[in-house]
Amino acid sequence: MNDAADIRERFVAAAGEFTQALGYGRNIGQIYAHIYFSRDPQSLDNLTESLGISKGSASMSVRQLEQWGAVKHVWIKGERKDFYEACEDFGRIMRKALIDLVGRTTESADALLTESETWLAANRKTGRPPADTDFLNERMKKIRDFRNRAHYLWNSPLIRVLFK
Amino acid sequence: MNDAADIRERFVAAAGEFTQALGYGRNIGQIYAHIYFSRDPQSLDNLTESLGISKGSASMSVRQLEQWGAVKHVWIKGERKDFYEACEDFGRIMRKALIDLVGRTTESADALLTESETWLAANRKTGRPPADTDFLNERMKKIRDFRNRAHYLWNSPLIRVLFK
DNA sequence: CAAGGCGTTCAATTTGTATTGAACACAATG
DNA sequence: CATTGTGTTCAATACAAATTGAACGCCTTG
Repeated sequence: MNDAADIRERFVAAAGEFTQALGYGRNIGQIYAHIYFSRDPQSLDNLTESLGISKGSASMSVRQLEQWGAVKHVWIKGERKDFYEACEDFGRIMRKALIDLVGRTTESADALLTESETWLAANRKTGRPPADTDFLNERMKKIRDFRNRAHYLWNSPLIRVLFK
Repeated sequence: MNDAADIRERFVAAAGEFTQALGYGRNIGQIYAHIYFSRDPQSLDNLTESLGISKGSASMSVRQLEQWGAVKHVWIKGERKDFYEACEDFGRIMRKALIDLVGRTTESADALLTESETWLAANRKTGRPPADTDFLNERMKKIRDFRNRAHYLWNSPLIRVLFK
C-alpha cells in the first residue's frame, strides 16, 4: 500500500470479485467502486478509460446500478455527457440486488408450492389417495413452514431498520 | 398436475433453477430435491438414473450437499452402495451455502478494509496528507459502518432463532 | 489373489453468461 | 442539414464455470 490511488485500485478489484462471486459480472462491482471512490461524478468515458472496459458494457452496467439505486444520474451544466455519482445506501442496494438474484425463482417456486398443495388437498378428498400422499404432504408442509419463516424474516421490522 | 410423480419432478426442476440462479449448478438443487422427495434413502445410481446426470457429477454434488449438512449418509445392512437421505434443516443449510457463496470474498474484503484504514491513519500522522485523504477517510468510514451492521445482523439472535 | 462393484478424481468438453464492438438512433451544434 | 459527440443495442465472441466420462484406487467377495 503506497498511495491513495492504490486503495481505490484495490477496492475496485475487491468489489469486482465480490459481484462476480454473486453471479453478476466483474464490471458491475468495479464500476460501482470506481464511482464510489471518485470525488467528482464520472462519465461513461471515465469508466471505459479507467477500468479498461467497453463502452457497451459500461452503459449496461451503469443502467443496472441505477436500477438498484446504487448510482445516481447528475447533470453538469455545459456538459453533454451523462455523469453519475454513487449512492451510499448499501443496505437498500443489497436488498434490490438480492431480489433480482432470487426474486423470479422464488416467485415461481411459490406458485408451484401452492399449486401442489391444492392438488394434494383435492386428491385427498377423492378417496383414492396414492400411497405417497401422506409423505408428500408432510414434506411440503415443511417447505411451506420454511417459506413462511423466511418471508417473515425478510419483511421483519428489525431487518428493515438494521439493513436499511 | 396429474399425479404425485409430477410434483416431485416439478420440484426437482424448480430447485435446479434456484441453485443455478444462486451460482451453484443445476445438479445440486435437483439432487437435493430428488432425495428430499424420496421416501427411501437414495444411492448414486438412483441419482444418475432418475436425473440423467453423470456419476462424477452426482458424487461431487452429494459431497457438497453433505458439507452443507443438506444430506446425510446412511448405511443399509447388506448393501455396498452409499445411501443418502435429506436433512430438513433448511435454515442451517442456507446459512452454510451463503457463507460459501460470499465467505471468502468478504474475508479478503475485511482484510483490505482494515489494511486501508491503518495505512490512512498512519499517512495522516506523517503531516503530509494527500488532498484526497479526507475524502477517502469518509468513504471508508461508511463502508466500515455497513460492514459492522451487516456483521451484527448476521449474528443477531433473531436471525439465529428464525433462520435456524 | 483375481474379478467385479463402487466412489472418486480430473482433464476434456460443453454449456451458460459476461463482455465486446460495430452499427444505430438521437440530439446538439455550426 | 451535414457533422460531431453522445448513449444504446444486440449479434458475435470470449471467458468462466458446470458437467462429463474414462481412468484410477479401494474394498469386498469368491
